[in-house]
Amino acid sequence: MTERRYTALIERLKQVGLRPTRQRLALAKLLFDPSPTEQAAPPSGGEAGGEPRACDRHITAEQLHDEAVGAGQPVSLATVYNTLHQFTEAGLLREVVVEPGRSYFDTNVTDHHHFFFEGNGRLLDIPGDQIQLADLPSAPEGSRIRRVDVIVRLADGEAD
Amino acid sequence: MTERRYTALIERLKQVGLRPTRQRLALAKLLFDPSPTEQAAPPSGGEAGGEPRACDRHITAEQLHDEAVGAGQPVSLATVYNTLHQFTEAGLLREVVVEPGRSYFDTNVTDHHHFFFEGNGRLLDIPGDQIQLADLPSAPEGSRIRRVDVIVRLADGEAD
DNA sequence: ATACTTGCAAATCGTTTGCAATACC
DNA sequence: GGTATTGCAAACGATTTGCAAGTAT
Repeated sequence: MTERRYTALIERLKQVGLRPTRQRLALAKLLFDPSPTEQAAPPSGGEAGGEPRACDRHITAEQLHDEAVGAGQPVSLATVYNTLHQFTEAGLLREVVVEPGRSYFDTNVTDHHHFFFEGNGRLLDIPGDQIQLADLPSAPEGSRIRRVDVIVRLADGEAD
Repeated sequence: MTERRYTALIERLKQVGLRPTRQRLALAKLLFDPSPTEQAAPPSGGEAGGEPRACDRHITAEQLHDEAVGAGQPVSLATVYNTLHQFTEAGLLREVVVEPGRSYFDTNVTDHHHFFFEGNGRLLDIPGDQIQLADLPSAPEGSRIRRVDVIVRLADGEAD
C-alpha cells in the first residue's frame, strides 16, 4: 500500500535512465523524500521554516547505508556507493569535497555554496545568490569553467 | 659546503618550534627553495615571469616523497606525512582539498584561491585580490569564519 | 642525558572491483 | 530471455599508528 508513494520517485529514476530497483528506490526515498515511510514520525513543530524546499541533505555513503539498514531496507555498502555515483552522474546529486578521506553528497543540485563546520564535519547550504563573485578570472586557455565552489570554513568560537 | 645554504631554512624551522633534522630540512628545501641542490639545473628561460614569488607548489605526500628519494635524500613516506602536517600546523603550508582521496599541500599560505583542472588534477593559484567576495553571509551563531576557499573547477574544452 | 624524530611494517579508513547470483523489462 | 543490478568478499590507495632505534640539543 505504501507502494503508491513511490510512483514519483520511479518516474524520476526512469527519466534519468536508471531502473527503479528496490535498493535505488529505497535510497532515493531516503535522499529526496523527507517524510518517513514506516518509522515513527518525528514530531514536527520546531523548524521556523524560511524556505519550503523539501530537504537539503549532505550525506556520506556510510551514513546513507546506516539509514537504509536502520529503515529496514538493507542495501549493501557497495550498492550505496554505486547508486550515489549514478545519481551524481544523472544530476540528481552533487558531490562535495571538503575533507580529505570522505565525500559528501548533496541533494541540492542548484547553484549554491557551503558553510563547513570543521568541528563536527557538518555542511550547511549557502544559497547561490547570497555570495557575489566579482572579477572571476577567465579560464586558462583550452579549458572552461565547470563550476565554482565556495567553502566557508567555520571553527568553534565567537567572532574573531 | 652546501650546508651554508640551509641556514635560512634552519632558522625558519626553529622559529616554528621544529628541530631542523636532516629529513625536515630536505623536505623544506624541496618545498620552499626553488633552486636545485645537486641535480642538473633545469634550463631557465621559458617562464615569462610576472610575479617574482619564489615558487608556489601544490604537491601530494607521495609526490614529495618521490622527489626526496629522487634527490638522494631518502625519507620514509610516514615521515613525509608527519612533516607535511607539522608544517601545515606551523603555518608553513596550507592543505588544499579538492579531490576525494588525496590531499594537496600548498606552499603559498597567503590569502588566495585555486583553479583546479579536473582533467589532470593540477592546481593553479588565483591571487586573493583577483576574486571579490561580496555579501558573504555572516558565520552562524557560535562559530567564526576560519577561511574561505574558492575552487574554480575546470574541464577540458573551449568556452561554452 | 633526554626528549624529540625517524622508519618500518602493520593497521585503518573510505572506496572500488570482480564476479556469481538475482531482479527488472 | 537477456541485460542491468546487486552483494559479497577481496583488493585498493591514501593515510595513520605503534614502537624500537636513532638523533638533536
